[in-house]
Amino acid sequence: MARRTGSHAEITGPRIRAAALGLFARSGFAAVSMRRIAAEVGVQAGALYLYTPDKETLLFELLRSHMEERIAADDARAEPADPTRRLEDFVRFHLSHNLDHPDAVFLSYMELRNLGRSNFAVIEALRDRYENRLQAILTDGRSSGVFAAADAKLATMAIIAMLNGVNTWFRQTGRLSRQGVGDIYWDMVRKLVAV
Amino acid sequence: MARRTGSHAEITGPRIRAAALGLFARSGFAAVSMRRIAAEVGVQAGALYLYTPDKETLLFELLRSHMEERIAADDARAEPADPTRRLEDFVRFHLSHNLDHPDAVFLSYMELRNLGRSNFAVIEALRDRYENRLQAILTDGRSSGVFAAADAKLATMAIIAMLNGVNTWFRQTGRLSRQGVGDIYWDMVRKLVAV
DNA sequence: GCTTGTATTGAACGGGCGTTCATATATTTT
DNA sequence: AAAATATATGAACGCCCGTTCAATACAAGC
Repeated sequence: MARRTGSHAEITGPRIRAAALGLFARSGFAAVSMRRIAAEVGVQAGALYLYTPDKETLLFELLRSHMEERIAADDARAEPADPTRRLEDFVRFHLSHNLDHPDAVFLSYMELRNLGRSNFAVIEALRDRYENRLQAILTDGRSSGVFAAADAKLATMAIIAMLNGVNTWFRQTGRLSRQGVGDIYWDMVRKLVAV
Repeated sequence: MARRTGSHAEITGPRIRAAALGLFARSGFAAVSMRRIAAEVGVQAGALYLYTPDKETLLFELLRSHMEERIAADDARAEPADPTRRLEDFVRFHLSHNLDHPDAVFLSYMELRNLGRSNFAVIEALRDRYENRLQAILTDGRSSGVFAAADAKLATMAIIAMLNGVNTWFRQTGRLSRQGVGDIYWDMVRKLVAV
């Protein structure tokens, strides 16, 4: 056997990335073999190398595309002028995007150490670019006296960390809806930055 | 060669655990081999099995002892009656303990998935026991009207996540001292639960 | 100083790893 | 229909894995 009927790069490529994303998130990058990913796709291990030069790049591309899609989605939002409303929108967007991409979010925080120096720097820069948007909201709001003067950098870190924590416990079937979680977290964030 | 001069279980045992803790935190459980740990200690791989039945148990014991030490340290604190003061003490204790044990904290959140069902359950129970102490502080404070009625469970998760986030960026050499970080985070937590 | 028990070696086991490549089949282009 | 190209196989490469165990060197107790 060699090429199989119906085989297409546009189909196999995404399936490989989807399988890798799920397996990396479930078992960890180092614990997942290329053969395991290939098996999930229904292909031999060698075929993966038509789609990635190596295993690390496969992880890197998952993280990079996730961060770029997130930034693009954030760009696509209309930003209100009111600082409080701007912050609320960011909080709800971040929570919503996190819950829509739990595996990628998980990988973004757990598997960065498996990247080489330069790949790591790329992801870190994208993450900083994204998180700086929250920091800008906080510093702007402080300038106009709407938010309190707590250290903006630390407030950014604190808010991101507390929002990201939701992914560790939220279950669609639980007692709280997404909307309900968003409401409660927005209330906490609002108070955290209040004057 | 076999037994080496000066070799003692009381020395080798702790050195193995220390080496494993550092390596697991730096590279991840799955990426660290028993041979690598042994090399760090200056011993052959086989010798590790005098101290642990297997690799997973080595990780498990690191996590278990960390959580038990944390709970013991928390028990040793004198708890004030005033709810606000009680919360402040917890926040400062948690931050301080986290910064004293960065590797163990890191492992506790990153490598739980490498434990089997029953080992996982043990660690999870210890973590719940600890986190429930914060939740009790919040519910008690709410009963006495000192804290606002935000969902106590979610507030607990939010506070723990935001405090744990500090370990990802805090450096002893940075612009902020531990005390300074503690002050700022306590201020944010205080406001987050305020009426 | 001899015996007993402890701590360790070093080799071996079976198996899985990431990656490469000659080969082969399926599809697309001519 | 033939040629060119895209997509895959499957075997092989050298290497590292967790774990076991007989053999052995040291330490402690008598």
